[in-house]
Amino acid sequence: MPAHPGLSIRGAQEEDPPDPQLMRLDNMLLAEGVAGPEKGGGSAAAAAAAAASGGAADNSIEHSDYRAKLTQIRQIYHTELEKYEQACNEFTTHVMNLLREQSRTRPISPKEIERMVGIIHRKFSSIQMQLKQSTCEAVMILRSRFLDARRKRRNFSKQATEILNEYFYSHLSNPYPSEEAKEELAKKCSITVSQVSNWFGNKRIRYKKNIGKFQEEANLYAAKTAVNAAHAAAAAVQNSQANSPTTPNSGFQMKDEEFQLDSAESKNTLLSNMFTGGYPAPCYQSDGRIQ
DNA sequence: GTCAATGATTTACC
DNA sequence: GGTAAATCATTGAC
Repeated sequence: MPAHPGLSIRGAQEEDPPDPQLMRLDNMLLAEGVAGPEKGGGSAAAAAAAAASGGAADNSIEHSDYRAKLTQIRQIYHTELEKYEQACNEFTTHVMNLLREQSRTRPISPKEIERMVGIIHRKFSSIQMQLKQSTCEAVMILRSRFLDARRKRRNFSKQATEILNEYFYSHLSNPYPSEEAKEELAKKCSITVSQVSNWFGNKRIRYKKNIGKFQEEANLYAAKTAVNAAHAAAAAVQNSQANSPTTPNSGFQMKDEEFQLDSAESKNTLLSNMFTGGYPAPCYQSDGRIQ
């Protein structure tokens, strides 16, 4: 920019009071890693997305997808911002040149120049604000897509479901795993503890609602557990270790309440299984409590 | 495309 | 804070 006494655009730029809305937008863009220095494509936001989705390791593809899209937004934002700044400077220079031309034919006060530059900058600021606003919106949409866990729900692996079902049906009298048991199950199933809690919450309520429907499944897992128990017993006999007698489960109880086996058929089958060996024996914890 | 199954979330309760 | 119950949203079989 050519030096010209009294014709500087700096003054007007610095006198503008900070717009609170613009500051909010700037802060958000900074926090999301769109504005400011490159932070690995908004790794903070990606980490937030990971935390919100349960932290499972199975969504690394989604994360890289998220980062890629955020980088895209960042690139577009910076390109557009540069374009606006360049256009603003060019236009200001152009106006300054015109004023300089005019100053040959009429006196132009510094105040008038300042006013003109101010008008130009305000106009470009409002355009910049629109750009920042739409960038924020794009980031919000992107985040909502990746943060909404329901959108990227994945069914658990067959093995994980088997492990959970085995535990559920072998603890049918009290299907409330302790915190330690939940952690153990989570580890075995490669899911989070809260996912284990969710699974048991869903299972308990769905089992209770329709015991008949789950009868086949219950029998299947009961048989499975019985086979496992038989193998364990055989191993124990081999080791000449006497087993203490077990007591059959008294029935499914919801928390603090006797669980109603409202289907007589279900109850009969379950009871029949319990006493014919098809139904699993209660599982004792290390402290002797029935789980 | 439909529909049942299923994982996640929300709300209310204790 | 943990759970029951209702509900939402996606998946997967058909």
